[in-house]
Amino acid sequence: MTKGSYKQFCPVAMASEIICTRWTAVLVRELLMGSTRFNDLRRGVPRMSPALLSKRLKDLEEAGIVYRSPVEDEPDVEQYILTQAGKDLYPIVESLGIWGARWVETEPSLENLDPTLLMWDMRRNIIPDPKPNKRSVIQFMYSDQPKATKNWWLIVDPKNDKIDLCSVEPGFDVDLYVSTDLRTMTKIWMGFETLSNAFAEEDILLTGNSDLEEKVRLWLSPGKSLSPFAGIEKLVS
Amino acid sequence: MTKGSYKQFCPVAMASEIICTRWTAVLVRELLMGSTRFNDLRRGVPRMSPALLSKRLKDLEEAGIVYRSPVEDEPDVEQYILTQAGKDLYPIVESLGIWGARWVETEPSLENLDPTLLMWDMRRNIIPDPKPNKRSVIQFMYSDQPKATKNWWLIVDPKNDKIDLCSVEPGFDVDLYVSTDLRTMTKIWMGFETLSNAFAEEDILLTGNSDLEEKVRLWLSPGKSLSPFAGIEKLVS
DNA sequence: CCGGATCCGGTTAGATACTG
DNA sequence: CAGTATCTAACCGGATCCGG
Repeated sequence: MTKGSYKQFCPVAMASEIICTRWTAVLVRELLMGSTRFNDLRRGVPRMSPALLSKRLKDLEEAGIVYRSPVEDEPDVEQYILTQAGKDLYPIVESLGIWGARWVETEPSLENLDPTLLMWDMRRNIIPDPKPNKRSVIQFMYSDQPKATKNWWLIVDPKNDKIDLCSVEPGFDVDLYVSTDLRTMTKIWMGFETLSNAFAEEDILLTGNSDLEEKVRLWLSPGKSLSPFAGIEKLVS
Repeated sequence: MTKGSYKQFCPVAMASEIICTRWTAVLVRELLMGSTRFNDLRRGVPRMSPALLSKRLKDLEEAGIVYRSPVEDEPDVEQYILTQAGKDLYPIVESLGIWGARWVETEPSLENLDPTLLMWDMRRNIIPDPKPNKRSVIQFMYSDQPKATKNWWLIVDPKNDKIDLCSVEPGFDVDLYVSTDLRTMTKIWMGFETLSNAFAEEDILLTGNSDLEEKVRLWLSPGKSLSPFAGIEKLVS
């Protein structure tokens, strides 16, 4: 552990040695967001190699940030659960996110969009309030994406707080279709553009049940259930 | 910039790409603490190679976190000044420090003490309140250190807010001598031990002007001007 | 002294493939 | 599903050197 260390007796240095290694902060973000299993985490950090993910999880375990726990009913499968020390990393990840939202130029980064990351982020963070009056299926169609990642289905059940996400047809009738491109949807989700504005510019189209449409427009309006980092004032271009 | 990037459109990932590289957070800490010149920064991160320091400063400049500015009266010497984006990194460094103080085991790290870092941290953070009634010199003597780093002098002037630090005899009479070892002084400074307790255990000895001694004991008492991270409750051994 | 640049060897990370 | 294995490229630490 002393190997490669900063050898500084300072709390900032001690924390940095653990958190400020490549990919670690982003991995901790995934854990804080609720992912627990290896392949769930892998989906959240798709450009991280499984070998490095495995190593980082071991490092985090050694640092007392996660522990392994067997999954019920599934032998040979383990989960990575945050300890209290791990949960206490929240302010670090939060302040990183606030600073990034405020000070990093977004244009270059808008080249690196990923429909999977976007949809999972939406699944985790959308609060369907007002609730639909019945279980509803919303299909997202990204006109600029290849077939494999073009279509996504969110299933919102008023009896269930959790939203479900499918990347293949769920088999239920679709109540609302959202047609747009990935860039537009990402910008709406990040709060760079309002849904109303994108709608007015015809960058997004909603068709289907008009009662549900009205509710979805409310869910995705500023100050409601957009990305946790939407609404932070940008101070660079 | 896209090279080696996480390629994730997420504020946490965007900030991590800049901040969470080796040494960067610790370097930013130094800048936030007020160091501006290359060799001042080098002193604050003594184990960082000058080549890497130079590279990191360039990276920070490119990221809009610092800018270079010529030093008045000293041609060919430049300073690194934090921009507003750089000053806004404070919450990140602060949350790293709080987490580190709370969750990183200190025992292994107490092997990596450094009198230079300690004295400069004290110089920057001690608030001499109550003030001495005249310019006073306090000599620290670390019994366990080699000659080169055994003796340090703090010069406190009631007419001047800034404390001066010397590693060679300043030429003025010494008003107060502090005899201890580096580990004891570090623990007091970090809030792991109180000065009173160390005094009772005879791990530290103060000799000289008793009025000044009384004031110094107040400066170094919990809740006063110890390290910014003193007073955070440890939740691991 | 100040502010780096250069070279070299060791470590780390990415790409890809593979396995129980 | 949950990781290893392997190979290569990039990065980092340490020492040395250089121009003002």
